[in-house]
Amino acid sequence: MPVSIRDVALRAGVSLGTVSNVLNRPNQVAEGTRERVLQAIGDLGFVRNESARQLRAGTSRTLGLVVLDIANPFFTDVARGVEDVANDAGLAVILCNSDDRPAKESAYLDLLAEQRVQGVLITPTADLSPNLESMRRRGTPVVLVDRRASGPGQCSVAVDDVLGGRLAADHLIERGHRRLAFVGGSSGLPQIQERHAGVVAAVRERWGDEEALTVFAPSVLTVETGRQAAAQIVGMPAAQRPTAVICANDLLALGVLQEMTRHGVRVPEECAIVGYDDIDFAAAAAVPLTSVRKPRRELGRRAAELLLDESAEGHVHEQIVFEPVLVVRESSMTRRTSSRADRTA
Amino acid sequence: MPVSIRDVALRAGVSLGTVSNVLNRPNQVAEGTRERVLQAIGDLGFVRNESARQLRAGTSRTLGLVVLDIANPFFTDVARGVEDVANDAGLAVILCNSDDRPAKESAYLDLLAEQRVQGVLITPTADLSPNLESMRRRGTPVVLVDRRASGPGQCSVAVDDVLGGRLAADHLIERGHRRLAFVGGSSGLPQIQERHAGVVAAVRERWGDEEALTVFAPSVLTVETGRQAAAQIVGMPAAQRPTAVICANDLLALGVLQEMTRHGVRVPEECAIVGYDDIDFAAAAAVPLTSVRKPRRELGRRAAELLLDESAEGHVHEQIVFEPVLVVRESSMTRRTSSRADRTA
DNA sequence: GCACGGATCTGAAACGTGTCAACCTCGGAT
DNA sequence: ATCCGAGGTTGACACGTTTCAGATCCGTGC
Repeated sequence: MPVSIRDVALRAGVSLGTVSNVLNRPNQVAEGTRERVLQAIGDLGFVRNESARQLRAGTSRTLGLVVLDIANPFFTDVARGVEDVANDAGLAVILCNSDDRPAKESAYLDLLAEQRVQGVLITPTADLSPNLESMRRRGTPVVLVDRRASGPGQCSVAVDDVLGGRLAADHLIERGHRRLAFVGGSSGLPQIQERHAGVVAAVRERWGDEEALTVFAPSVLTVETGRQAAAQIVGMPAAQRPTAVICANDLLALGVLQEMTRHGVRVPEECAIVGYDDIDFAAAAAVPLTSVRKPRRELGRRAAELLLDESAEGHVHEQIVFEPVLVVRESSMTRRTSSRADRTA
Repeated sequence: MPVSIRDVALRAGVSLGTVSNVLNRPNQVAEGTRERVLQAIGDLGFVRNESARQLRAGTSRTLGLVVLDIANPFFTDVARGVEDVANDAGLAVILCNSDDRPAKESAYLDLLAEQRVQGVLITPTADLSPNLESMRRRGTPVVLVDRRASGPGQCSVAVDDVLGGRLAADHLIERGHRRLAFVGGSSGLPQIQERHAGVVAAVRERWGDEEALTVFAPSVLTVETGRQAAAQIVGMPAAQRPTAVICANDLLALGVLQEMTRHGVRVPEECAIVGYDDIDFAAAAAVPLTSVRKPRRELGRRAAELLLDESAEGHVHEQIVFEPVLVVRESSMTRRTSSRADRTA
C-alpha cells in the first residue's frame, strides 16, 4: 500500500537515484526521463516520506512555538507572524500551548526535541525550564519571545514593558487621575513584573510615593479574573476607589470593563481603563479600550527570523527590544476637558 | 555531536537491541542492566530520534488540525479540545491555519501527508479540496470539524446550524421584533448557509414571507466587516431599519455592537443583537452578547476521538451532530412588554 | 582512431530506530 | 550426566530517503 521512491523508479524504468534527482534537482535530469518519472509519481500517488528525509538530513523542516495561552489573541497574532516567516522558509510550525504550566511546557519541549525541530520559539513560564538549557546545549537554537534573555548567550525578542507600564500610568496621571489601580500584580512572569515596575516608577516620580496605587494580583490573567478584580474595586469606599485601572493585559481589561458596566459604573467617566497588548478585541469592545500596543505579529516575525539566522554561520545572538506605544481610545478619554483626541499610532 | 542509541549501547556496554528494550519494554530487561543503560542515557543526554521511529513504524505520532481562522477564538477552543484528547493518546497536534484560502489549505494538506500524520481534522474551506479525497484514499483518516460529511463515507462532528439559526430568530421574534437582519449571508461556507436557512425558515413560518428580513453578506466574517454591516444598518431609514440583528458569528456581532454604540444606537433597546458560537468574548462584551452556543471544546474532543477510533479495527464512520443552545444575555433583553398576542400565520 | 568532457544515469551506503529469531546462561527436573 | 525452559541479551535487517563516486553514452577536436 505505501508507495515509495523505489516503486516509482520501477514503474518509470529508471533507478532510484534518478527519481530522487527529479524531486530535488530536476534540471539535472533529461526532459523525457523527468516526465516519465513525474507521470509515474502521479499514477501511483506517491508522496514523499518526510520522516525518511529527516532521518537522512538529521534535522526536520519544522520549528516549535510554545506559548503561554493559546486562547489569548495576543499569542495567536504572534503565531501568525511566526507562520509568515516559517512558511516562506518552507518550514512548518508545531504550535504548543503550555497553559503557563511548567509540567506541560517541559513535556512539549521533550516532544520538540524528539522531533528534532530546527529551533524553538518560546514564551517561557516564570522559571526557565532546565529543558531549555539542555536543548541549547544540544545545538538547537532557542529564541525567547516576549521575554528578555537574561544574558547575551541567546536571542530574544521582547518589548520594553517597563516603558509600557510607564506610558499607561503617565497618560492617566496627565488626564488628572489621582488614584490608580494595577491589576495583574504578583504573577511570577517577568513581563508582568516589568509592567508593574513601570507603573510604580511613574507614580513615584509624580507623586513621591505609591500610596495612591492599589495593586491586585490575580492568579491567572483572564477575562474571568479581571471581572473578579473589578468587583473588588467597585466594592471599595468611594473616597478610596481608584478612578482609573491599568491592566496587565487586555483580557483582564475586558473583564474589568464588563464588571464595571454591570455595576453601573460608567467607563470612562467614573473609571478609566487601560489595557495591555492591544489585541483586536480591545478596539472592538463596546467601550473601545485604550491599550499599550505591542507589535504582535512583528514580534513573531522577528523571532522566527532570528531563529533562522541562528542556524547560519557567524550568527551573533541578538536581544531585540521593541518600544510599545500607547493607543488612546474611549476607555480613558475623560477629565482634562482638552479638545484634542490624541491618538498615537 | 548527535548521540544515537548506538552510542548509548557502547557506553553502557550492552548491545543496541538492549537499549531499545530499555526504552520500549523496560520490564524485559534485568534491573542492573536497565540502570546502567539509563545512566548512560543521562550522561550522554540522549534523546530519541522521532524521525527514525516514524520511519520504522510507518506512521508518526502526530495529527493535523486545519482551521479556517486561528484568530477566531472559536477555533482555538476547538483546538484545545483536540489537544486534550491527543495528549492523552500521546500524540502531538500540528495546528494549521488555512485563512479560508483553498491554496493555503491545500499546501498544508500536502505537508501533513508528507509528515505521515495519523489523521487530519479539518474545517474545510467551501469546496472540499481534492487533496482531502486523495488522503482518504491513501488510508489517512479524515474527520470534518464543524461541517457535516456529505455522505456516510467519512466521519464528521458538526452542529445543527439550521436549528441554531432558528433558535436565534425565534427568540427575537418572540421578543416582539418585527424587522430582522442577518449578517453573514452569502459566504460559500455551508455552516453559514445553514444558519441563514434556519433564520429564513423561522421567519417564513411566523411571517409567511421574508420581506422583513434584510440580509448582509460580508466577504469574510471578522469584527471589521461586522462594523461595516452595522454602519449600513444604521444608515437605513428608521421605518425600515431592523430592530434586531442576527450575526453568523460572534466576531461579526462584536463589530456590529461596537459600531451601533459608536453611532449612539442603544443595544438592546434600539437594536438587539444575537451572535453565534458563544466565544468567551461574547459574555465579556460590555453589553453581554446573546449567542448561539456550540460545544466548542467538546467539538474538538469528539472529533479527535473519532479520528483515533478510525485507526482501530471495525470502525464505522459516524456523523455526530450537536444541538446548539441559545444563551440569552443582555444584548437581546428587550421588548415583549407588549400585551398584544402575536399569533403565527 | 582516440582521448576528452559534459550530460545523464546508477546503485551502494548511511541516517537511527524497532523487531525478531537466535543465542546464551543457569537452575532444576529427569 | 543430560535435557529443558525461562529469563536475558544479541545483532542483522528493514524502513525510505539523499548523496556521491563512479559508470555510460555521445559528440567533438585532434
